[in-house]
Amino acid sequence: MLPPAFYLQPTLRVARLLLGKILVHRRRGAVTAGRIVEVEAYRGPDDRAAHTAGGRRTPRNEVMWGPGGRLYVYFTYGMHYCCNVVTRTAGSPEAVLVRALEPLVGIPLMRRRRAGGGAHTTDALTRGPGNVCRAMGIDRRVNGADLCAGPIVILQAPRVRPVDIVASTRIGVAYAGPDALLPWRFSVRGSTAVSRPPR
DNA sequence: GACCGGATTGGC
DNA sequence: CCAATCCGGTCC
Repeated sequence: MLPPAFYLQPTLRVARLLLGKILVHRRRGAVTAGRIVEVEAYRGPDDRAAHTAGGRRTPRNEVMWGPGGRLYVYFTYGMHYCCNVVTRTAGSPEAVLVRALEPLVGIPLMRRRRAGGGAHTTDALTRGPGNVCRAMGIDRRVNGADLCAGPIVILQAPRVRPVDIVASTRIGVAYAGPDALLPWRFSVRGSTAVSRPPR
């Protein structure tokens, strides 16, 4: 399991290091897990794309203001959850959005949780941030959960070599003006689970 | 209390 | 391209 200090590092560094790591959710014996292959960094008050842009502090983003190592889950578009790994120390409201996994454990359970939207390939089960949360059973109940305690943890795994990390612009943040151009989306080169081809 | 729009998804 | 579908954030 990744140690608490891991999450206190600079957010862009944590984002890159999270690639290849294993996100695990254990709930009442039901285990799902996947290899992280796509993330985005959201870096505090100066990042106009972040929920904490301009120093905004609200009930929704309160977890981002706390210490690194917790899960920030929010509900959006009236139907989807997105999950983030909070980084840095309390008072620095930064986080890394998990956008895609390669399913590893509990694939039949993921498929059941995703049922209703037709058939999916294994990779498609956890492709895109809303789908990651759906397949992994992540919702508002685990907002603020300590990633060093469970029910959701992140396991150490061989790092992805820098040459195999692709940086590109973040998805769906056109409202952020110039900050929409920052290359703060990171994905594993060649992974077929990545949500959209890097630009 | 109103109004606007979203760190998305899937279907046409 | 666009509808789905609720909440959060903001301002009155």
